Amino acid sequence: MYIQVAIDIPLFTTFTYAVPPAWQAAVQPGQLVQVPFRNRSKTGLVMSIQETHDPALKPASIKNLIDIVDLEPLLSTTGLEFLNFVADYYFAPIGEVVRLAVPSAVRVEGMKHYRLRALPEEESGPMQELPALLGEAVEALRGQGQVAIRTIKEAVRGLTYVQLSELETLGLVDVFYEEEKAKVRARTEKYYKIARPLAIGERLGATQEAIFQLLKEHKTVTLTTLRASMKSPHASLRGMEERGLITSWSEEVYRDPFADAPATAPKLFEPTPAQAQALEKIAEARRSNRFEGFVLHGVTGSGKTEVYVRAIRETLEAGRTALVLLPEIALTPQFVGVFRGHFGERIAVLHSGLSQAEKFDQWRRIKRNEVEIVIGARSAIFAPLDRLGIIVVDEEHDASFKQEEGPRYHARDMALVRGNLERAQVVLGSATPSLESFHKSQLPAGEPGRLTYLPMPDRVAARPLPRVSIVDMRGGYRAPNAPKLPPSLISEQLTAALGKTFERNQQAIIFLNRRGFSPCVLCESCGHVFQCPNCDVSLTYHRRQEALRCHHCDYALRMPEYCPECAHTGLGRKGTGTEKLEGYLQELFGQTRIARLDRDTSSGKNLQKIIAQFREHEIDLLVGTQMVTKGHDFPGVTTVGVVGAEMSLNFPDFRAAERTFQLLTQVAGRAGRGELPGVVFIQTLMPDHYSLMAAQRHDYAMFAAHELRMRKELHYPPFTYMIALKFEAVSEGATIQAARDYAAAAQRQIRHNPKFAEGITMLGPAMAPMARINNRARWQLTLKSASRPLLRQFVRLFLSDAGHFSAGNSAHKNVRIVVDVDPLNML
DNA sequence: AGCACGCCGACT
DNA sequence: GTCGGCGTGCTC
Repeated sequence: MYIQVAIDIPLFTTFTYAVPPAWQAAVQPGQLVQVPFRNRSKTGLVMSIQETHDPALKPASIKNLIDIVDLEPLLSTTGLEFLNFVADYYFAPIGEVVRLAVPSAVRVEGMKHYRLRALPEEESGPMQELPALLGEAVEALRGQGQVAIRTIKEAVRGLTYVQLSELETLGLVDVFYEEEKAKVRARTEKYYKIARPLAIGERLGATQEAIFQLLKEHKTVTLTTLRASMKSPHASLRGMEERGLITSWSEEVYRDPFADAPATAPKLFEPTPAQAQALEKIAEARRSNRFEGFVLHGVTGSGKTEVYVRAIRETLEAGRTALVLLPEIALTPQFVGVFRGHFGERIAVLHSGLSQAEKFDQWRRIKRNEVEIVIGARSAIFAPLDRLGIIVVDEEHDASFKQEEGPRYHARDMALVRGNLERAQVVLGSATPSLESFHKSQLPAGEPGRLTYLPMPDRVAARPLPRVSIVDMRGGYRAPNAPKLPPSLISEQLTAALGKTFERNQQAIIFLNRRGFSPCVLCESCGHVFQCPNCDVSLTYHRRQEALRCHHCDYALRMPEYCPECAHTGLGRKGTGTEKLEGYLQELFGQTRIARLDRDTSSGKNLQKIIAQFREHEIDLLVGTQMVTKGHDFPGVTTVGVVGAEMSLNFPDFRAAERTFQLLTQVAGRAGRGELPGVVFIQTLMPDHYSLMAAQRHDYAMFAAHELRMRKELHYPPFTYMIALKFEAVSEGATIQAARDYAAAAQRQIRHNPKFAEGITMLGPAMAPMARINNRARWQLTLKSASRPLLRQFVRLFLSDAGHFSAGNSAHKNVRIVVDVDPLNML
């Protein structure tokens, strides 16, 4: 019996292992197993079981399975099918995909050890005939216990591992794999309880008295609690335990990642007609136990969360589980708090903010079926939930669902795949659906890939959408009383509106999608621009740090006093970032409590702190980047300002208009969510752009129609499918050479096959818009087709043809090649 | 990836 | 003569 095992190395193949008879009854697909690999053991996932092995494989090279890590399979057949699909779809090594599904803390590795076997006298014969070096190795083992083979090799100079393995073949040694200490362990907690009542006249010390009272009150108390409520309870506890008055035991406890996500009292409203209709459509699919994908298109404040909660409740009542995916940034305690309020403790959360240990615990709770709902970011799509009945992807348009390293999967797209495999309902929710999802929701009934469109065009409680004004900044504006400050930061209209807002003791948000003080510093004498030495961008001046920083790598420089080119001391700081804007607004509104929210101010727990303060109205005005636009519900906000709304339009990316529209709609949606109506000012140098005008009118349909028409004309997604090949190397020459060679190979293949000539378009090779990041030159080759199967067939053929493509290494040395299926970030 | 092995130059 | 640079190839 043989098993195919996926191992955490960047190779596209699985590895074959023999199953010793003792394991044959127990081994199952989906189990985590320990297998020998080179001179160590590794944890792998059993992908399949066969009676025979690939005849191309030499029987002697097949090793035995060492151990089954957990008899309970981690994944069902469906789960394995899902991983295989992801690996295949994204041209990713199966081991790398498996890694996404198995937290590192669960994987154990160990180095190989030998111990000399005790041999009867008469069998010591072969030892005499050993090659000299092996003889030395045996001598090194004599009289020892287990010895790491590395130690033996170090002791016997010139001996190779391959020679050393001869000892195994000869049966002279026993083999062990010393398990390395797991980095993360389950935490146990000591519990105490009363074993017998106090005997008459039995005396207790002071501390003992306190302990006894606590135990009486709470029945069981943990050591941690006791330690927190008194100085050193140890001696007292031991004394009481020895007298048989109390007993203790240890239990595994989970580290609590919910400390800052208190449950909020559940509020369930009567569903609006639109909500009820959406829920009914979802319920229909659930009742007939079939997969269906939905686009829940609800304007900001239309009560999408309400729909999620109700749909999930109905799913749980039907005995199935739920998965909720959120953009990383939106994993705020509030959202989790709402769910805790509704569903209690049977929730697990998974996101990058958790410590390794917390992640490990959450994962184990899921695997042990102790939770019914998993809330998480992108990678939670791989959560080992059984009986999955519904997947919710909130803010489905958000780019953070796409992983930009390793297997470049899109969690929203894979949610549809997993939902399909599990016969689950998949709800993609957004106020601004991605054009891909929207397009799928408008396909004719019966078309493959069609999603069901669930519109919710109105805010709950008949709250109006905010009134949005576009402010043309092209003439330049100067705010009243703005001392020695550049013009055109905040318009008169917005200044006036903010003034009124603060007078009425209401709150405001100003959004500027650029952090730091000024994005560009240049010499006013010779024009020298300070650039990052590693990346193709200018350095941003950060005033508080008095430094120039690169926003792509970690490069930072103390703010220079003079120009390195001409020694002139006049260095100009051009442009405006949130840091400068914050200062400007503080001068404008002296009494106002202003906070800034961007990557510079939100490290650690600060993000949650600032958000909490703003919610509690300890802050009047929040200035920030994209972070302020995401999902937060601030009922006190009535005014929202956008500064530089055209900035994101200037990106050389066909999705620039879509991103801008989404961003503006999201940020505008922060206004007027409470009882008071909201107003929004969009300041821009491009007031006539359709994405701004559509955002102003809250007119998604107009934007989508316009944008889809353009995408169709220009043959862009969602009307075509794209796969990008990205080339990266320190040397620009090597990068170009690799890109050209691959392009030539692709071109040959296109010419060779009329089917490809007909259906495949190649763009490039071209220098990436950001030509250098982290001191690596970047070129790319984009392949396009209206047929996804044809495109995939082409790329598969071409990659095997181009040869030597193994996980990130192109045929060109030192040039990294990345295959990006459905690329989101074209920069 | 991670590591062994091998083929080259520069040194105690 | 050996040490060690990295270029190449393999891992069940």
